[in-house]
Amino acid sequence: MTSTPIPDLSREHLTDLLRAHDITPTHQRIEIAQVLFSRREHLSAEQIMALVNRRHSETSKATVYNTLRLFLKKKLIREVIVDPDKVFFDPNTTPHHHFYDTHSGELIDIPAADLSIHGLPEPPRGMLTESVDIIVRIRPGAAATA
Amino acid sequence: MTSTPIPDLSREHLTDLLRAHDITPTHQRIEIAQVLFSRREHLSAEQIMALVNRRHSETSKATVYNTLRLFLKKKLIREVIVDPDKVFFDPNTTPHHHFYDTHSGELIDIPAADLSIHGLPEPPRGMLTESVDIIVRIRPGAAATA
DNA sequence: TGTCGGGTTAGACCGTGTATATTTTTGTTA
DNA sequence: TAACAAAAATATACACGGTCTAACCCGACA
Repeated sequence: MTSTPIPDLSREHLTDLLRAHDITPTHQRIEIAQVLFSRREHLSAEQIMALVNRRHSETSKATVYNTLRLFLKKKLIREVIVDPDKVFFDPNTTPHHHFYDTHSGELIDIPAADLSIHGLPEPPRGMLTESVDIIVRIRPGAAATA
Repeated sequence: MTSTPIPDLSREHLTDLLRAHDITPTHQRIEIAQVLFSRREHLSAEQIMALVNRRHSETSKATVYNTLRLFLKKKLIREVIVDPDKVFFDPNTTPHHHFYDTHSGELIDIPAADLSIHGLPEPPRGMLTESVDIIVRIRPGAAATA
């Protein structure tokens, strides 16, 4: 279970984490991993870039994108596509879904544990299911709470 | 022309359809509606533009985008966001979900009729649910059972 | 020390979509 | 039918997220 608010974010731990996923742990990759796993939020690439560069090193746009795609491929993070204008990256790889506030752009996790879908058809012949994502779009609206 | 069974795609019918949705039926809008509702597929904006201009009139990019957003606002069509690089427009506004073939980019409808979700939490206080979308990402893979 | 190769980099580039200012069409009134 | 105002369509320039390329850096290792 990795549900503790702040797991071990030491460089050693992150290095091990990257190695465990077959990722050569370079300085920049560790920085990016630190940003992703310390704030356990849904961050866009531009936010990640800003946070990484706020620290000390200068990390280029290309490296941020390369690294994020590498992390994706190695299943260290997930991609959440809810807005055509930007992709969110999600350090939570446990099965879950999302509320998406279309007004503020905020994403909120919905754990998949207590959730079930009935009647979903099989994928067409010869196809494998990669993922099942539920996106509940919400917006501020009439409700009793002020 | 397609030989598939087509609903009434006469200009008069489309004109009525637009009027019924409070949309002033201009020439370009009718052209775009015709493209959307004759091919009952999921089309991207660029595909729609190409198909509209293949006919006879020259319709600008801006008009295509304006019209699609107008149709969206008037609930004549739906938007399907599965790929950050392009948005698909779906002339099917009945409740349904999608298979998305990440390899070919093809979308396949999943009717919502026989489908149910259990355990979905309520949206946060003060929030209204706009939509609930299920996206099943699939890809060609090891031959399946059935 | 030299070289080899993965990683990083800046900057040019691409494609989807948007803003704006102007022209055209549409509907209305007479 | 003509004139007019309002709505819509247009071309063009622009913005932005993301990608590509070609050079560079730097550690590993002989």
